[in-house]
Amino acid sequence: MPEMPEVETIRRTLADKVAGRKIIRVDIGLPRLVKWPTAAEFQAVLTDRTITKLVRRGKYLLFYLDNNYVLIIHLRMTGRLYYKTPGSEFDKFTHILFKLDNGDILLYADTRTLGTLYLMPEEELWRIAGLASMGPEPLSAEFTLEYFADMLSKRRAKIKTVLLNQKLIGGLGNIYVDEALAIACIDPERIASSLTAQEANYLHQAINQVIAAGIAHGGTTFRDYRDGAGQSGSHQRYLQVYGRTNEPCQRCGGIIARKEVAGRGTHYCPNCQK
DNA sequence: ACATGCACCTGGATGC
DNA sequence: TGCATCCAGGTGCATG
Repeated sequence: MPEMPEVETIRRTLADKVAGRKIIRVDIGLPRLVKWPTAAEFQAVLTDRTITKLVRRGKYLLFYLDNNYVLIIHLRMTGRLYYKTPGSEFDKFTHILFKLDNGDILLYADTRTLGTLYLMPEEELWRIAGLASMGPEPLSAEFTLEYFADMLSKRRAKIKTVLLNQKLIGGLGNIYVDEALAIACIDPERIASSLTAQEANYLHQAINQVIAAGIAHGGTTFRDYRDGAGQSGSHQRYLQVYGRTNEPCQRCGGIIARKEVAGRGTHYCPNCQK
């Protein structure tokens, strides 16, 4: 479900509410969501811990605790985190409750139950391979044009596959990859190393542009995604190609097409994207 | 080392 | 209404 702009929006809507709050009780309805350690240990170590800060890395959320432990959550496709006051209605797919010392609740809900939760000391975060090996994020100081162009020149996979690889760039997902390729007018099936310097430059700018816009609009809501307060995002109104199959391209008036690339539904304008 | 395909899950939309 | 099929903001693992 959520890509970097959605996870960042969730972080922003939760950070001030959970920082400084003590977790007084953890209820786990679906233990298999807890990947490390056991659900019982997870519950025991978290109880009576205070959240000091909430950090995002790629699509991961990291809740730092006052005992040097970190609660790590990856929402995968349909995970949701909500801050709830007592008496408000709970999500039908709620699986884990974190009860806080002010009576409020941080709630984890997940329709497809593919999300993952971990708890470990900060110095053991390397155990989470996807987190430890993540590449630079769009909009970060490390995501330079030099890094991007050099990395592309070494890859013989399709450009879409490369952009989705979290080891190479952290935080992009299916929506923002399709959008960035549309803005840069690049065919998603182009071999990464075949991009010219100018195309790499356009694409680098397009990636930063769509991610910044996604964050500014509070994320993209197609079905499941909501922020920490339960609100939908609005970036779906600004999409050029994603979810617009058979609609006219805003650039050329041609028809937006859909096909499978890198095992994912891919939306593009066959006329504009070469 | 690197690329691809499938498994992991459930539910909503669509078509017959 | 019922049933089958397809599709879904992601990633990890087996395989070649």
